[in-house]
Amino acid sequence: MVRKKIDYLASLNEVQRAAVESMEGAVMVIAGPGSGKTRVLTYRIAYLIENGIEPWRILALTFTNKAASEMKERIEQVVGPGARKVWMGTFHSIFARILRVEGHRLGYPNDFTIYDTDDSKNLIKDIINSMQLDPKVYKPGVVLSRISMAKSNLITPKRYANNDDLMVYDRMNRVPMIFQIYEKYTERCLRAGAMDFDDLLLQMFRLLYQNPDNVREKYNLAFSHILVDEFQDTNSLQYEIIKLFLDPNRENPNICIVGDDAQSIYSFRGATIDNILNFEKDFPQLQVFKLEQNYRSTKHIIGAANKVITNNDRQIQKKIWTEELEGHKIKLIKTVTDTEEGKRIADLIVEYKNRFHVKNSDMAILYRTNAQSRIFEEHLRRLNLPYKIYGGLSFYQRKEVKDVVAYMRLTINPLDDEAFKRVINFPKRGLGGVALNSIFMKAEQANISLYHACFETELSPKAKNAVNEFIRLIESFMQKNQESNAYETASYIVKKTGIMEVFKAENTLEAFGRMENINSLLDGVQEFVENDEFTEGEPVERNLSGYLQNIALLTDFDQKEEETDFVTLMSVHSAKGLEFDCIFVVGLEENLFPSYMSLSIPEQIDEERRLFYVAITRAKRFLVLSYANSRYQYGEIRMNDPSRFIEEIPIEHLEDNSPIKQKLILDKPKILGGIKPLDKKPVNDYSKEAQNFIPDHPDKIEENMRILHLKFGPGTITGIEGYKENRIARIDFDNLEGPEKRIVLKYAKLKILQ
DNA sequence: AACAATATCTTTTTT
DNA sequence: AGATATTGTT
Repeated sequence: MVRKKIDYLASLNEVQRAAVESMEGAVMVIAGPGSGKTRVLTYRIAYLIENGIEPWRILALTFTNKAASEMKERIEQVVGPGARKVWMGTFHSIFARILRVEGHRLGYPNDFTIYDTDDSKNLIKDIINSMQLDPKVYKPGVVLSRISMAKSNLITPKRYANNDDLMVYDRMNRVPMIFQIYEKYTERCLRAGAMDFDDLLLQMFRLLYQNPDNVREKYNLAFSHILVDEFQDTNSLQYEIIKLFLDPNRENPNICIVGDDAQSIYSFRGATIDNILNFEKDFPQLQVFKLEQNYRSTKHIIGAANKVITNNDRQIQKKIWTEELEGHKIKLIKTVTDTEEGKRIADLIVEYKNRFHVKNSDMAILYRTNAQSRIFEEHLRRLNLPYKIYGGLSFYQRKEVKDVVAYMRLTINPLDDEAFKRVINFPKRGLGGVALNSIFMKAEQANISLYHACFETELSPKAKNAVNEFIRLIESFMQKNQESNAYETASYIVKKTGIMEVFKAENTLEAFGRMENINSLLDGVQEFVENDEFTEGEPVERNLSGYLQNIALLTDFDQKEEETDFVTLMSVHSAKGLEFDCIFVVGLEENLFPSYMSLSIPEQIDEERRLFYVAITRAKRFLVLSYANSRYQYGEIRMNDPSRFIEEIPIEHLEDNSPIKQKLILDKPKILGGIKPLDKKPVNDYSKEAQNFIPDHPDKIEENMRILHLKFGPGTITGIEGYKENRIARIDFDNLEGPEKRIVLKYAKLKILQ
């Protein structure tokens, strides 16, 4: 076959090209933001394929589905449909796929369920209750994260109990029974035929490590080239798995990792920078390529980013540079309240649209916590700006969607206790605490699933009836599933459960929305059935089981969009790997960004700084940073200082009228004054100007104005409370120590400067 | 058992 | 503040 040689290699710079062409052996690509990392990765895979490597012998692991599908698409553009046969996907989805085939060797059914975080927490809650422990002491979330930590470090329940450090730690925290909860949790997951997110990694490891039926060899031979994206975000378990995938018979295996230590932002879930550092030791013949030229951002943005990141000690030396223009300086916005921040940003978005013709879709608001999205949402809606929020509650996490999915899960895997609990009494069929408790007890004591316990539990006739009906319902779903595709079964389920009728009866706007969600869930199932795009060469079937497998690891990113030109709102974490013309990084305050959780631990501050680095390097042309003096947190108003990260940006990269810049300039005389006390002016020195001092009308005073006070001198209005004649201004006077003053405007006599 | 009222907790980030 | 969990009432 003669394939036209697409000249993609010519579009690469020297280092990029070298990285692409180094086909064999261990390769590490250190790639700064915007340095064409994805290009290198995709072209490398394309290059491998063009040079005779079978696509299905390439394993490429990414962190998000989005990254995977994007890369697949781009490879396909170069090498054609063969690209679809590359094993490309997230760690979790690829491992889930393999475990569907091999999991039986570890005692899991092929149709195992994937427990999401809610399922896990609910199960833990159950166990805590059944052990008669106080759920206020044993918080499910905390327990889960301990278990997760243990799993990521290959610590089994038994080893947990024998590990002094862990046990002492738990005892000190007054939760000495975690090891036992962990043990029960593991048993219950296995009994339910379920894996949680960590299990997808852990069981994959066990499979390769314990190597039943020499299954490891099968995969060692299958994959000749392995590539890992965002390697800085892998945890040690993921690294161990990667190593087990490598053929031990190869002296210098074909493994290529791509990453940037400066963008490592997932240490909270066990990711460790050590993986990058250890990589050099584990693969002595390693070739290293550093991509340092940035093709994304202007000089001001890169300058700021470079300077900020120097505040972190531990990093691989590199210097990011760009040939782009100087560009616009970074805009810094200071507001008094979080509400005002929302308004200012929304206004700015309109301004950027008008002045610079930036499209909505080229703008993104990035925040530290998802909870911050609401205010921006409100103000964007007020200005009729289309927007889309990523993260937070995803579609598949909504109650009604989870309920329908629970019915599907139970149909596929009746052992799935968490699904059972969700729907046993929804819609209501008159089963309450008493009846359910006896079922739970029975299951516990006979060590069987809840579903099977239904057959063996003594119940009141009324309850028995309801339970039998429920069982018959599920059985009819199983029957239907035998003879129908996923969509037919799903609509059958929705119809027979009568969920829609429940919402219809509610007759509220909210219930209407829920019905809509269930309909779009069904649409999604239908799309899955009709769309075999992803199936080529893959063992994913278009039945209900395949569908569940497909959605278990999906996030909001993977939803289809109808509207195309919308402003993006998301957490900084989810923005990794993306770029926008115009980026707004909001909520830059101490205690928020950096998060208060990280303040006391230097390593975590460094991680917050890397997060900030990621945030600002998303911007191509415009970067806006904002902070508010006060905001609602935990239902009360909190005052926070501006984030330390703002001050780490060299002043020459900030717009001239930036609040920090003004403050620094005005601060100078104060510092000098400290050296030369004589220079200190008496506070009322401004009275000299009294003759030509004409105060402005109080109603004209607004927030952020620079004003002159007859007695106190120049200052900045940091806030206004009250209305009309009762308006009180908070004023930060330049020459006054201590907190800002509150002055009733009616009496104040202020002159607006400029 | 179902619903209403009250108490509690949350907020770091994600597969 | 808002969602969720728990308790109280019918």
